[in-house]
Parts: sequence; C-alpha cells; structure tokens
Amino acid sequence: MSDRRSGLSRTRQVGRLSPVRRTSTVDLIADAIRGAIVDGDLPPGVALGEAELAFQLGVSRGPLREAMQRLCAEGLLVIPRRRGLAVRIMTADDARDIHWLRARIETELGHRFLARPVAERKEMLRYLSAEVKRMQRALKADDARELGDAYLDFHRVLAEAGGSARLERMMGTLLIETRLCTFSMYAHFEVHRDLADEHMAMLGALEDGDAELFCRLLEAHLREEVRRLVAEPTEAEDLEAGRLLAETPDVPQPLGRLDLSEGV
Amino acid sequence: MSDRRSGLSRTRQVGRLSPVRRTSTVDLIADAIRGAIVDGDLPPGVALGEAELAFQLGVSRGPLREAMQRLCAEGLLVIPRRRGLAVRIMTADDARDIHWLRARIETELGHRFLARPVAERKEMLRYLSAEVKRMQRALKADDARELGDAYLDFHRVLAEAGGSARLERMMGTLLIETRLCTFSMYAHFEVHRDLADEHMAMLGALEDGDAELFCRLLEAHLREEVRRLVAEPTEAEDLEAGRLLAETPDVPQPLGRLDLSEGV
DNA sequence: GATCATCAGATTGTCGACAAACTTACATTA
DNA sequence: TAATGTAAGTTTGTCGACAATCTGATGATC
Repeated sequence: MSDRRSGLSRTRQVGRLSPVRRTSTVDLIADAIRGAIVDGDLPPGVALGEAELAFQLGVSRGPLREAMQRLCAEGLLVIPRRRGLAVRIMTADDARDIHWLRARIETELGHRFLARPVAERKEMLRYLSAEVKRMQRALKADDARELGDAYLDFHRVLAEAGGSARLERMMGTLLIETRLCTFSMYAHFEVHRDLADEHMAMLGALEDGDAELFCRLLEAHLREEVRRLVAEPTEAEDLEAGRLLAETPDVPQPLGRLDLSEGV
Repeated sequence: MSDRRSGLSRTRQVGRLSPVRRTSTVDLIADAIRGAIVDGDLPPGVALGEAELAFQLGVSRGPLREAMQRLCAEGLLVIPRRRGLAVRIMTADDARDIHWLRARIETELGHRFLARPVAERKEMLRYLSAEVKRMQRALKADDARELGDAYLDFHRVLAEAGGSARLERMMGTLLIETRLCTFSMYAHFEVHRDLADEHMAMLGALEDGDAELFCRLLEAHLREEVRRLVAEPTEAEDLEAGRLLAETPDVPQPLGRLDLSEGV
C-alpha cells in the first residue's frame, strides 16, 4: 500500500517537516466573515447583498457563496431565499441553549484537562493564566472588546485541552454564538466587572486539580451569563426567525473593515 | 414594529398554517449526497470528480460546490485541493470520539426526555417502540441495511426529544458519522444480533422513567459498539488523513443511484 | 377607503467558459 | 538502474453573464 509513495518511502526523511498548510480561498473568505462577525463589524440581522460583499472582499460571487454555505452550516449565517444573507440573530432561547450546551461540554473539558499529563497541563495553565491577566488589564482599561476577546480565547484554550477536533470545532462555533448573543441582546460589547475574578477562580481550581470545584464555578458563571443576557429585554428578543430581516434598515450599511488581505 | 406585516396582521388567521418549507437547490443536493452516504452509495475515501457528480445529479457545478462546502463543514466530506471530493474515512480514534460524544449527549437527552410532560412522552415512546419493532423484523429477515436504518431513526427520535435544534443537528451529524464508521471499518452493513434487545431494554427504562438505568444501558451499548468497531482492524485503520485518497482505485467508480428526482 | 392587480427594478440562482494548477507518464541523463 | 526533468492531459478554481424570481410601489376597482 505504501509503495505508492515510491520516491519518498525509500528516501531517508531528515528532520520533521510539518505539512504545508495551504488554505483555499473559501477558507480565507469564511475566516474573514467569521472574524468580522466576532469583531462586531457584521451586526446580527443586517441584510447583506452578495455582490456588495463579494466586491468588498475582492472575490467573485462564486467562492463567496461557497463560504456562505459553510457558515450557514455552522449556524452563524442565515440565507433567506433571494434575500442575500444576514448574521443570525440570537434569541433568549438560543442563549439558554448555547450556555446549557457549553456547560455540558466544558465541564467535561475540565475533566479531560485534569486527566492529561502534568507537563501538558502546566503549559496550558500558562496560556489560561495569560488570558486571565489579559482580562484584568482590559478591565482596568475599560476595554470591553479586549475583555471579550480574552474571554473567548480562555475558553478556546480549554477546548484544545479536550483533544478532540470534533469537540474543538463545536466549542469554536458555540463561542462565536455566545458573542452573537451579546450582540443580539446588547448590540455592543459589554463589560462585566466580575468576569476576570470568576475566571481567576476557575483557573485556581484547575491548578489545584479540583475538578468538582471547577465545574461548580463554571456552571455558576454560565448561569450568571445567561441571566445577564435574558434579563435585559431588548428589541432583539421578540424577533422571530421568520421575520428576521424585517427590521433591517433599508439603507445597506457600510460593512466596516472587511478585508481579505492576501486574497488575490 | 409589527405594522410591517400590514396585510396579514389585521386579517383573521384561520386554522394553523405552518410556513411553507421552500428548500433551495443546495439543500436538495446536500440532502441527496447525505442520503447517498448513509445508504452506502458513496463509500468513504473514493475520489469523486465534480463534473461527473454534477452531471449525475442533474445540476451544474456551482450549486454542487456550495453543497460540498456545507457537507464539509459537517465533517462528512473532505475536499483536498484540486482533487475533487471524497467521503471522509473514519479512523478508530474518530469512532471513539464519536461514541464518546454520543454518550455525553444522549444520556442528557434521556434526562430531557423524562422531564417532558407525559402526553408528549407517550407519543415519542410510540415512535421509539415502532423503531425497535422494525429492528426485530429486520433482524429476522437478516436485513442489515434495514436494521441500521431503524437504529439511526431510533436515536433520531431521541434527539428530537431534546427540544434543541442545535443539539438535534449535532446528533444528526454524529449519527451519520456513526454509520460512516461502519462503512470505514467494515465496508458494508453489519448485523449485530443483540441490537434490538439492547434497544428494547433502553425503551423499557424510558417507559419506567428510570433515567439512571437508561444511561447505564446506553453507555454500555455505545461502549460495546466502539469495541466492535475498533476490534476489527482493517485497512482503513492505518490510513492517515494526509494520504486519504491514496488508496482510491484509478477507475472512477459508478456512483450507484444518486438522484435528485425533482431537481430541474 | 381598502384591497387587489400590474409593473418596474433589483438581486439572486444557475450556467458556461477560461486559465491555472496538479497529476501522470515518458524521455533523458548520470 | 534509478533519479530527475519535461510535457501532455485532466480537473479544479474563478469569473462573467443571463434569466427567473422576488420586492416594493403605483394605479385601478369595488
């Protein structure tokens, strides 16, 4: 079977060359849009035209539509027939669902984390600690956006600890959806003063190897997060999926700095 | 805000009309391919050309490529650069991962199921019971394919009990991946004689409202399933992602009955 | 005055075509 | 004989264009 790799298999392989990561245009576009969503440059519910978006990204409509389908499968975009696309608006039910799922997944991630060898754990703890410090700095600077980014990255690191690509992907999507909840409810970044402290406590539990405490803290945090989200009733709340685009302003908004730097 | 729905909001709404489900071509294609994967018409790892596939489906390459991206996001397809597409080959690690995730999700589904009102539960129990009977019939007839389908449907019904679209979608993908595991390891449908009995027991636990027993039975079943899958070492096992397509025969195989009946 | 029909405008869904990239096979050379 | 260089062939990635469809508004009718 392996004689197919004729030339290579008999040649001595020196060093350890990792395979080149060649990303397709569709990947680039999907990442750009995903990033724009996370950054808040594409607010939920705003109707976007394909042609306009494709022009801004510097690609034609073909690859853009392919990327749209991928993001739609992730649940980040809605594609109403013949109405372009729009970032999905999260409802209170979505918020509950997302945070409930995250609780189930992340508590398990905590267990998986603590099941790893100490060396790996130490390295990850460094990363986690760095993110907590980032939260603290952002809090001092009153930088809601930076705070939110550090928050997402903290949980992303946690997701990596699971050692399952499938799980990591799920968490990645859930985290973006989490932010979409914020945007859908508040329409802007929001500072929570106790966020850093909560995560400092979680980090401590992981350092101490106390799985149960970690789970308790995490679930409390997520519950609190949901409470904050659904307590504040906004216009987004009573939007149903069906008339998702009804509220969008007629003037197509400028998209902010959407850029696909190296694409063509 | 609601005055946008001018004509309708003032008209008396008779009966309960559910919104028309207008499926796009991309949806149709994605469903067709998904179905072909589940039916085993598209075996894992076989390289497929876009043009050929598009022709068989009676569509052009544009929509097909969009559908490909969606299925790729679901983890069912791999799209190597400039090599067309192929159904993903599941490894032993994948099998473990999938079944582990299913255990986490489905035990929770059991709890959610038992938390529902009795009336709803009864109806779902009928569906579940029907699937178990289907398994028994298939077992008598030695129909591996029918058995497998009933198995998937049983767990699909369970997924619906969760009341979370997000969770249902995850489970849907995981179930297809489960079948992909079978195809990847055995390359054909496989009859397990105790499948019906195992599910009969689970059904009984749900009828009795015994959540703990249900979870125990379910986890035992999934563990057993993994054992069966990884115990049988096949050529698919030692295939790594990188040379996924290396083994594909040079003759592009006929795709079986891939059909998009109503598409154009 | 409200409802319905008609029409123009704009946008999407789909297709066909071209060029670039990759694979495979063959010839050449050490 | 094995490895390298070259070339042809095939397939993808991308783009531009056309037609079908939907939206929104205007005008006619009861």
